[in-house]
Amino acid sequence: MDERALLLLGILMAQSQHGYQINEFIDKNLSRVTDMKKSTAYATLDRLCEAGYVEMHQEQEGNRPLRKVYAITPTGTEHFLALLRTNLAKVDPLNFASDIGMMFLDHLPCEESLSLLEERLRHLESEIRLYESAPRHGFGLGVDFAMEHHLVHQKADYQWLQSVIERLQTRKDV
Amino acid sequence: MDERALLLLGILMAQSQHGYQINEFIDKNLSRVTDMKKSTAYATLDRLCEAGYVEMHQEQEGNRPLRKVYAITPTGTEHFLALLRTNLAKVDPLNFASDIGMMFLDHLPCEESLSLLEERLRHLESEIRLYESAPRHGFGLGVDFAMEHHLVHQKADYQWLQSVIERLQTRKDV
DNA sequence: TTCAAATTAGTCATCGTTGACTATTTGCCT
DNA sequence: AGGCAAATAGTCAACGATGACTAATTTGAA
Repeated sequence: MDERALLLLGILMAQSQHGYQINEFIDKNLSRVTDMKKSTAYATLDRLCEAGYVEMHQEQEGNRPLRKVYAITPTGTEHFLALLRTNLAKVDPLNFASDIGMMFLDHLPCEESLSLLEERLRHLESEIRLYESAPRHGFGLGVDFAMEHHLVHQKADYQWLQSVIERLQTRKDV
Repeated sequence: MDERALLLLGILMAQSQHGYQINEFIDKNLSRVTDMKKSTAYATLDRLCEAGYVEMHQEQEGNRPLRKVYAITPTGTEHFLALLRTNLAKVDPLNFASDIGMMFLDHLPCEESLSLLEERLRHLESEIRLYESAPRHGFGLGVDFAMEHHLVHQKADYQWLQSVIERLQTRKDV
């Protein structure tokens, strides 16, 4: 949750923007870094306003609908830096939904488990290829680091899954 | 959310249990596999009851407080298997909170970023050691797979972070 | 025996997240 | 000129997750 705030404050550090603009930016450039949805962004911006970290005013351009323009305040800047420091020094908690399935492997016939895991392996492979072929548009060093990070984990996952499948196969043959 | 249900149904596949027992099991044996909290388990069990996947009845032993005993139904067993199949074939979505910090690295003086990342590296190292020295109690193959999985990712993360730090250091020297 | 701490068992208000929805404007094709 | 799709801008009800809380019972030590 703190990282949502960090992201929004960080975006506003570059320049004041209205909600739609912020969400568009996230959608088009950061969809591989965060899964935050539009409504979450608006809600989080509201909270940041209440906390005094962000200021909002309405604007109207031509006869387009009203826009809410958000700007970071001095207190907000301080808070941003505090969140950033914490974030950089913190190890992210790793939790894999798929581990829960692994625990119950033996409730399925061995061949079925294997074919399901092989399906997963194929999906993972195509995701990796997708990431590798993604344009290095380089919206700053950071996004590239994030991509790299993602890929490293995906590849580690791939190798691990492969070894699991191998071990299950030999166990089946025995 | 589906994995919460999968976990609870899977536990009930072994035997009917009361809420406290379930939560104790998760706490003592699966805290490294899931971060589900007590209240979430109770709430999820309620939902599983409403859906007809689980049946609940109250029991009283001696003059201890009432207990809610949960048992999986035939429909529940089917649902469990369906969730399991989906879970095994699915790639887990990877999202690192720390990537958001990486994007804003340049808002801090380079030395500070570096020392924060180094702190993270140390934390990660000690977490890895903790995992490596954890007892292989082996509550089934599954938990061991999950541990292994975790470790693989932690180590990949460690190496990546190390290389990031190195690159930032050379960049600083230039 | 008595008092504090731990264990047992679960509830609830609150908060964060999101899918689905509303409503207007602009661009484009025919 | 008419009409449909896409872009623009945001709202809201509903749901999932959880920290904090209640309350009784058992255990252990002084």
